[in-house]
Amino acid sequence: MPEVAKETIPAGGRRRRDSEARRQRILAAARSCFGRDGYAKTTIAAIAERAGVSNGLLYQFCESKEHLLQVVLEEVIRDWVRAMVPRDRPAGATAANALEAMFRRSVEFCRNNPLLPALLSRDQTLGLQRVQLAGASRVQPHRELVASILREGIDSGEFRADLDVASVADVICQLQADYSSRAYRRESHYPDTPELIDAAVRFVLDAVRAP
Amino acid sequence: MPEVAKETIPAGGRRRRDSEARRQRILAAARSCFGRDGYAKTTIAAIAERAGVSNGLLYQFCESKEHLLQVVLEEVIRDWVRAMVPRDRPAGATAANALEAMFRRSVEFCRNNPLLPALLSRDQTLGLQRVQLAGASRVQPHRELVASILREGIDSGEFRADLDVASVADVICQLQADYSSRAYRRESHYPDTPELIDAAVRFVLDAVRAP
Amino acid sequence: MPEVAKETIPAGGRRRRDSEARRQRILAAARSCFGRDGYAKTTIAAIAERAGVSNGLLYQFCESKEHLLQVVLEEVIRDWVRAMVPRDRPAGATAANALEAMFRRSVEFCRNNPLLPALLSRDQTLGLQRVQLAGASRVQPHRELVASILREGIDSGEFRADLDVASVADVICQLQADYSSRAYRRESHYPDTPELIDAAVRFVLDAVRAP
Amino acid sequence: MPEVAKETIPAGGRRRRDSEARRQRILAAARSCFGRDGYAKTTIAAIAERAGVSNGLLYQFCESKEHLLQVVLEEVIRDWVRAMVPRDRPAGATAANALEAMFRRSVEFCRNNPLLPALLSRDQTLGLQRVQLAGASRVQPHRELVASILREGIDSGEFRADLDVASVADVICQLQADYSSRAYRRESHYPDTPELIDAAVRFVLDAVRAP
DNA sequence: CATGAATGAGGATTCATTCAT
DNA sequence: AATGAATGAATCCTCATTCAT
Repeated sequence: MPEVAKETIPAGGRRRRDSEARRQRILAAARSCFGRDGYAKTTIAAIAERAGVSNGLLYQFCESKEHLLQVVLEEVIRDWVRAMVPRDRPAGATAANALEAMFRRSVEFCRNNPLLPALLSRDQTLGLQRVQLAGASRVQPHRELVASILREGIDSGEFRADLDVASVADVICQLQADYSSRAYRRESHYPDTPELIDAAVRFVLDAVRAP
Repeated sequence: MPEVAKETIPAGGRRRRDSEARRQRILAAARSCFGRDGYAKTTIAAIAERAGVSNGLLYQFCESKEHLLQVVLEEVIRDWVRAMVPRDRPAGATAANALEAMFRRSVEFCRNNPLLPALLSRDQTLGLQRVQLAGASRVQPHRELVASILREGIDSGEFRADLDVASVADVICQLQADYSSRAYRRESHYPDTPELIDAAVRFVLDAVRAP
Repeated sequence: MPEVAKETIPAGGRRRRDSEARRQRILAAARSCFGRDGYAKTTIAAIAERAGVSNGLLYQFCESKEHLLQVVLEEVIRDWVRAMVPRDRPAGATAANALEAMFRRSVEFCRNNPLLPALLSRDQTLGLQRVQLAGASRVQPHRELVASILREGIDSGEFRADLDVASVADVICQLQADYSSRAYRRESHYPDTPELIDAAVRFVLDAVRAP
Repeated sequence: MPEVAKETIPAGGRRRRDSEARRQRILAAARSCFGRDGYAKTTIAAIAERAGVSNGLLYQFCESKEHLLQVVLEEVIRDWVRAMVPRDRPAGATAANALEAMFRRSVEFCRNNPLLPALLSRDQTLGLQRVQLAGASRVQPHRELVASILREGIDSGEFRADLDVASVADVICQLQADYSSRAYRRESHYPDTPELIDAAVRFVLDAVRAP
């Protein structure tokens, strides 16, 4: 009884739930606005309106507009890395399969998370110190994910034995980020076609495949 | 009296020269400021001061801050593409040599032209329509430069015959842009070491080399 | 169960005690914050935090921030006037002794009650109507205290017979307030040295002493 | 001819005049608003409107609201000290006459310069560091003015020989400031009547006169 | 009574752009 | 052509106050 009571009436249970929901709405609104309009052109008021809350409430979750971006970015990056992790590695999958799958998952994720590309290209114009730190902690895990697949492929003889694993992982991560970004940018001279993604994947595999 | 004469007699010749010199100083100042501080944090006043002219004069050469960025970017991109063109192709150079030389020249150029990386990553946060157009016209030439080298290598048997030239050129251009950008960004988790540049070059060559 | 009992049975006795204690904590916190940071720079939240209660609770005791200041000031002034009253007038004390003792007690009180000086100087910048009223009721008693000592001195022949008692009391009260305030302000050009206090006391006595 | 020309047409002569006039209007508006409403309740917009200029223009003359107050205060204090200086000391005037004249001039000045009282009482609530510095440099001159009159009176035998000149000057300056302030404050319990001013003057003279 | 999340009306400050000189 | 003073819209952030729980 006390348990049920606790969950229904008591001590701000409803309030806290509302509060958390609002927080999520704010973060989602920020994610959406920053992603669509960029940092500079996004106003606090726009985020608040989209979230259906008052301007002031944003400052309950972050101490400044810049800090809000940081919070949102950390969330996005966390999701991105999660999305790339192979949850259901098929039995007979090769290292090449794994690499390709990861590449495609990343592209897919960015297609739905416009904000990430801005981070991936570490926009000079942001000039936000805090943001760079936000990304730092997640880039390395991504690289290590790739590196482990590379080592696996080298061990199995699939990939060239003379690969400088660390450096090659860096190159591959970079390309993943690049083509993942394109999914969002809609620019004619940086196209995002299935063919191009296929070509990039093939390029990577050609580069690492044992001769 | 001689002062007055100087201003009255030379009938525009001197004035025009002054004017052009000022224009150059303005563009150089803008390039420097945008490159150092990013678009949003650069003020018209800062550019004017660095150029040693008044605020108002900037509007003689461009109709807005955004337009000024566009002008500057076009200039930078033009210089960049020029810098990559092999002016003195050695006699016995292979296509691989040409590809590598171009890659390294690009990196070198960006090391001295901070503004370009911001463009290469086509900063989402800029959100400036005109800027994207500015880049468009130059990215293609770059890609074609790479494509022609690829074709050359395919013809000579150096590179794999089954390359999708257009797509592969795209991938290579992208990597060039990436590692060129790093030369400017000074972030620990996106390092810019000679080893990494070497690895990227090798990666590219491995991917295109005929088996 | 005892917990519940405590809250249910004592029929308000406990609750009232708690309530009064909280009220005191709030007033003390307000006194401290207003005194330290001034009215404008003190936030309701700061007072609430210092008092260990919620923001909203402050509005149980006052209808606005301004009103809270008023309440606090009335308290301080009441304490001040009390502090100046000669509780234990020594037997053979002269009127001059009484005047001096009062002056020094006032200085001493202000040394420990930072808020009062702000009121004494009736801060223009406060511009709070209600606050001025708060002071009014207490300034007069102070003046009458001084006036009664003056009359006593005149009667005993200690002080000049031609004193305009009301006006002179005003001057003396003013000086008391001034030098009392200095005890709190720590500004080099309005020093608060024992010598200066002594000089002020002597000045007053010289002015009123019968020739 | 060139002189006349310079003053009529050339090189921003008109502009500079306009500019200076505006600056004066801004300072006057600030003086008036700060004096009437206090620092906290005065808005930049109110000052700008009263001066008949745009908000932004205020920032051409000062870097912040606080700085504007500082500028204004320095001006007021300078004027105040000037106003107290006996410009036309009559031939047969005694030191007592000089002291009284100064006292009355100060009161008169403050009657027309509402801002000064706020400074004289060094409002705690302002909490503006810069402002205190502004006052410091002027208080001392005031005190020395009084001190020199005291010395003169002592030398001539008008004033008591045992005066601690520095301390007594401090007390007198304080009283001058007090009653000068009242001229502006319109509070019933701190009245500003001619009788009170007279009484204060008499009080001071009684305190310093040789027995 | 008590809470503290939510509100929203300001207010200071910035800066691209204009225009009289 | 050149100046730079002036503009004023736009934006971030604060905080007294309210009210559902």
